[in-house]
Amino acid sequence: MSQAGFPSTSRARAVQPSRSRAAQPEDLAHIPWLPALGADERQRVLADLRVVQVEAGELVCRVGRPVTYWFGLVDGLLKMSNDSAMGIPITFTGLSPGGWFGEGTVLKNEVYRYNIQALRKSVVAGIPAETFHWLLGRSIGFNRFVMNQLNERLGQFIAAREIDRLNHPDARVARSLAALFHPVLYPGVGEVLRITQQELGYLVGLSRQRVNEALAALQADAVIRIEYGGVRVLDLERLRSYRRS
DNA sequence: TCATTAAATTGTT
DNA sequence: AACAATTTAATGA
Repeated sequence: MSQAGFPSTSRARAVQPSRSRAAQPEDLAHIPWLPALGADERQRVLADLRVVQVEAGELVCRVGRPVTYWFGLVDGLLKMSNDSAMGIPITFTGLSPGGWFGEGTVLKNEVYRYNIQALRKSVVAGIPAETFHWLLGRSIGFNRFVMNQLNERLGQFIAAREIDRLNHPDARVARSLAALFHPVLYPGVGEVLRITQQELGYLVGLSRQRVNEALAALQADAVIRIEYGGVRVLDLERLRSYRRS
């Protein structure tokens, strides 16, 4: 199964530079650790905070770049992957609004080991590594958030192992889709998850053909609807608990 | 705005 | 893996 490098995932076309804008009040409302800070701490954060609009397909941070920011997703959907140049081991994780990432690498002051790519048009915020460290040594509430974040990540990791153990391909595709949806806390069904079958194949570790087949089965069960460049979730509950029919 | 062309994605074998 | 069919995005009149 030669994976012939990593197929430039979805539409990684060169997009014009992201529009950086000042942080809006509604952005701040989506930063979960902000309320945990004291007034003076918050003041510094607001001064250092940067907010960026990224288009679908844009890379937020690239493997190997030195760490400068601790990032958080304000709105949209991001995909985290470790497709290096060799690109055999591939792990994917969906990132939800309110989720912050990169603390591991920021803590150790290493280079990024992951690519973060926007699956949809998204709003990403970030604070400089120095500010991150400053908060870490100062605010208990902030530490609590980071700890919670790490714990959550561990939970996702374990869930991923569990999905790995599922032998039925259809079920694996279904559960992985549900896992991508979960963090997003969708208000209702009928949402389109913009991800290609090729990407899904890498996500679950199956061939594109098999994914296509699995999706067809899921569609036949009226759990999802296949659309060009994505799938529409019709029944999230059944998707979560899908097993072979 | 519409038609044409290129590229991306899907459906099948 | 290869191929055809379909959909979308880009381009220029």
